[in-house]
Amino acid sequence: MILDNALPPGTQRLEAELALELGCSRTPIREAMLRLERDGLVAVTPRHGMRVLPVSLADMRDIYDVLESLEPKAAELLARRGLPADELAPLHSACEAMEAALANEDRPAWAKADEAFHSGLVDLCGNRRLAAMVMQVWDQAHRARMLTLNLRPLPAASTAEHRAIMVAIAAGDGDSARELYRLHRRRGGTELMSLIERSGLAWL
Amino acid sequence: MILDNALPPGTQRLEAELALELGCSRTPIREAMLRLERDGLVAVTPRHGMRVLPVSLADMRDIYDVLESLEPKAAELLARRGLPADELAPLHSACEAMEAALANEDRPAWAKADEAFHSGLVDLCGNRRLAAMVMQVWDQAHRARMLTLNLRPLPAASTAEHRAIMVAIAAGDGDSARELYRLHRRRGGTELMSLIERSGLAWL
DNA sequence: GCATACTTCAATGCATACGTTAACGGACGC
DNA sequence: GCGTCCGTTAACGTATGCATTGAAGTATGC
Repeated sequence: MILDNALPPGTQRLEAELALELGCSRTPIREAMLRLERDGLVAVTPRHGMRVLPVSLADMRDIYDVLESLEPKAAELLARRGLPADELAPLHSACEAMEAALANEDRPAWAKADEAFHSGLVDLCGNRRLAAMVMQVWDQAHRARMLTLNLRPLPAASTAEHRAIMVAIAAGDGDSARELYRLHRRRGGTELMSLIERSGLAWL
Repeated sequence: MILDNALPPGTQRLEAELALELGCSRTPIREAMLRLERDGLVAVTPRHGMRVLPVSLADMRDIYDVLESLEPKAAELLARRGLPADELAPLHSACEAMEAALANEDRPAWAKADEAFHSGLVDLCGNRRLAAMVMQVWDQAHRARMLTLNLRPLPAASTAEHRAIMVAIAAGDGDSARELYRLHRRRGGTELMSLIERSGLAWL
């Protein structure tokens, strides 16, 4: 519900309210709230329930700093694993889906393929902790990506960068994969950041 | 209890057992178990309770890959913040405590100061998410550090490296801080790894 | 009129209760 | 004797109950 913006940032909900809304008791609601708090999506303040956290521009900067640190490492690790081609199939198909979506100017499909590429990459890198951490901050930035999806120019550069990273990984070239990914992430980050600034969306 | 090895790796405990042991009901135990599971310290398997996860050599490699990605970034961010000297006091005193402990050959005190330095650094870097992630994997490696503390030579090199990082941060030199930290982390990681291998401690 | 102390009450954190489910042991068939 | 099916039971997931706590509103004194 939070990722789909059914509970927009700033929303406050008490345990009992959500229990009633979702037709269960307070116990599972409570467990979910504690988990969402640890995942950084909500703040739980006793007596006031949980509040869906807005994501500020500063938060986005923090998130992108984490992604810029972790994801290139994941690309490097994956390249060095030297997996057979068939195990890289998820990345291949994500690349192709991205290129098809770009040709059709279908932004939602592009975003979905982008997500598949990134989650596929960290899933395959062999480091579960790293993968979980990337997915955690990735989810936190989900709303921002969705909001800016239609504001940005068609992601032609980004699509090509994914393909280049894919090639480096398939070739087992860890250094290239890492550096290409770092550049990709940095360009995407600054682009998103300036887009947010220009559009006056200080809070997402 | 897990960090202090009061519940050694491999230990299995049911919710009800721990509730009895700790003198409370299942509810808070359950909440703690779910949190520890998310933190990667235990595995919860229905009908078998939680199991304290051992940390394998491969896990240590994963952990150090994460640390090597995140901590240098934290050092860079902190250096670029250009904090006044008094706000860097925790790092200064950690450095001094480390040097004193080294002179006294007091390994436990050294480990404590080392921990203070690293947690102080990520705390001050200004990126809460990054800090939380570092502390999470840091805790996972806690047992391994404690077990190897007395097996390694006196950490003279490490102590000097901390001081150098400290100087770079105080000077506001982000690039140096990042690279010095990366080298520090990499050297420490390979040292720990080979120590574990040599000592035959495949599981910690 | 404003600040302070008190009262009230709602939300929480934990304890307990209950129905469901799957793991273990025994019985039965082969 | 071995494999399979079934019953028992213990552990869990969720529901509910209860005491505690702190926030909001009210009354009182200055």
